[in-house]
Amino acid sequence: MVTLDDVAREAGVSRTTASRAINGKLTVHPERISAVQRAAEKLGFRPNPAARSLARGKHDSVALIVSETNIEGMTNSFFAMALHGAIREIAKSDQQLVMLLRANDESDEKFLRFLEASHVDGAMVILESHNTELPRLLAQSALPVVFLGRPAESVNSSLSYIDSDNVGGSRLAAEALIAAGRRRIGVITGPSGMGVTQDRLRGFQLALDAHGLDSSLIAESNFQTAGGAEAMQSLLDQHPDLDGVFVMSDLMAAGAVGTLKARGRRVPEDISLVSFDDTVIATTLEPRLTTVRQPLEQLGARMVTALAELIATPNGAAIRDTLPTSLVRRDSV
Amino acid sequence: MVTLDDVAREAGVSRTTASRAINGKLTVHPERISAVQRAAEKLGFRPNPAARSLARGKHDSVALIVSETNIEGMTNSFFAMALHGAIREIAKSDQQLVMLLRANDESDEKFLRFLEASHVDGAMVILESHNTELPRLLAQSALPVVFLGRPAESVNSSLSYIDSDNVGGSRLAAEALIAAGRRRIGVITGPSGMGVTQDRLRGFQLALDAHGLDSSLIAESNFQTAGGAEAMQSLLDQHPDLDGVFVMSDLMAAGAVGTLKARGRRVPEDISLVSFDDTVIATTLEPRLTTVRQPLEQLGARMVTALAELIATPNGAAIRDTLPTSLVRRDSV
DNA sequence: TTTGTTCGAGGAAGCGCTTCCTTGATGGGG
DNA sequence: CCCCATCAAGGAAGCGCTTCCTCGAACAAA
Repeated sequence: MVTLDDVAREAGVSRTTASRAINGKLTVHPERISAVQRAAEKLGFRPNPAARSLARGKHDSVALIVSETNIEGMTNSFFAMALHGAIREIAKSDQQLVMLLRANDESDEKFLRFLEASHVDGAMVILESHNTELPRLLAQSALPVVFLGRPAESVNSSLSYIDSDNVGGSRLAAEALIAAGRRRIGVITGPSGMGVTQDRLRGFQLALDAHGLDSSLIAESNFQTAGGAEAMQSLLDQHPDLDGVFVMSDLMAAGAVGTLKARGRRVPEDISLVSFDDTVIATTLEPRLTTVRQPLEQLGARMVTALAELIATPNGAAIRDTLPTSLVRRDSV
Repeated sequence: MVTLDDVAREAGVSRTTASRAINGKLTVHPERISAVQRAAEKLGFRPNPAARSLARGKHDSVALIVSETNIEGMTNSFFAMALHGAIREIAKSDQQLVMLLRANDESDEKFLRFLEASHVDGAMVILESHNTELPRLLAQSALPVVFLGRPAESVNSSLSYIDSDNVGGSRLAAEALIAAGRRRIGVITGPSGMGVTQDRLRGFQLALDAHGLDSSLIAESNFQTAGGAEAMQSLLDQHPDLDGVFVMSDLMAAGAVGTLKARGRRVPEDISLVSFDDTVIATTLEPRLTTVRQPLEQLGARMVTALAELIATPNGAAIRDTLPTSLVRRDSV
């Protein structure tokens, strides 16, 4: 840990001056200011917020108070549900939950510095985007980190993660389709670079292969509604004889159902559909969706306890938990 | 601010012993332990986490890292959207966002103590439940606080809040119904104790009264889907000639539309409907809902800046901002 | 009785930073 | 030419807590 004294020494000034320079006080000679800034930059100095807050009598932190009812109401999103589980679990401990936002346009390195500056004991990461180096960078840092959802890079690194059983869930989905007598079954996936897409595709193919069915009717999409609509179109164009489809998110399923209706294909009479997530959409859509449910709150809670374990045992092994998924049967099969 | 030294003096022991007693170290005589605990209780001692973390070299805080994409995906919930705005705004400052959960079964007093122990400079509050004394208690405390959404108790206290223009939005909704030629217009409300219900009802009645229409066709509900379905039933039972309805949330509208369909009333041919919130439900439902949109992200962001102002000017006036709402026209009118 | 242990308690240092107070240097006015 | 105001910089105290180290007392063993 590099302290203000280190910076002062490096810059050849007193700690007082270094402090002033860093905090932009005006009673410092410009030359010294830049000397201190160079030194700070060179040494990678991050002010210790605890010391600062102790000295200043201020804390630079604001609480966001949330009622439980509030979060419970968000029964619709991956993030919200996991957040609920995590917050509940955190509330049991004497820790604080600090929220950090990684902006879309922020570089991984910059964010990593920001994270280090925030002086937390560990971090939990919920990332949806796959085009980021963050998992790899975090794995290299000394900070205990747990991911929610297996990062694609996890295979040969020592990352810890908590995930739901995407392989098993997709398998259930595919088997439900097969059990309904479907034989030409397609799949609408998320971005192929994401671990979740890979896992769900694997479960799907495992089931189809086991029954000797063609498992190559694949359309890649983006987990969003519009993307689902498009993917459904291309799937239909290429395989007009399609009689079943596994869609990797409710959101995409909403789009897919729209396309199906527009093409005059009835669900589930002409074609069966199973999706993933069990969000509100699954019950408001017509027909109501048969979909795979993830134990999101448990995932969030487990993420917290896993991180606590990681923090408690600095050189312990990585934690990799997979929690079971289940099929919720409704009207789309 | 009461420190460990105060406690030690009160208990008649050294600071060392007081510290040990409070942290449950074993080398302290049981009698002293209880003496210290009594003193701490009596004085209302809360360990300063900054000092503690400085001394211990640990921070007792974990980050929850969230990608922006992630939050953006939650375009469906009041809380999520406001959170997005708040986090973005916080990211611009050098503050940390600490999340605190008020559990449903937790007493207000207990939560307040918890909040004080967390040593933040201020708090933002998003509460959905109305049966709580928290707003009043917070108003009494010295901590700067901003509410998202006007608390019902706000009328004669000095609370600060940021809210969307519920009165104006409801007025827009009612006027859209009237403009569509509807004359027997009912309303499905949230719990009558909530400020948001009161405001929306007022806007609704303002518009109807201005046109000389009966504004007393009211069914109270709970903002949830099932409640909306029930309320729609009782409204229909009491006023069979209903030709328009304003529903105070998309979620309730989903239930109301279900009831309407079950009763053979077509939307919008037989009866027009306008709801509130503009969540995903509004676009996945059939028909797509005409609904009032709130500037949720701006609300969240403004909440952050307002709190910053409050913190900066300790004895300043309360901040009460109302941000404009707008009507999103779709197919249900 | 003397010596060695054990146990409970306190003194004091120190965590990393800010800031009051002091000091030395510089320059302008009388 | 001297004095005083001004400015830049450092010394040192202190924020509130933990914990190492020391010390005295009580007690058991020799």
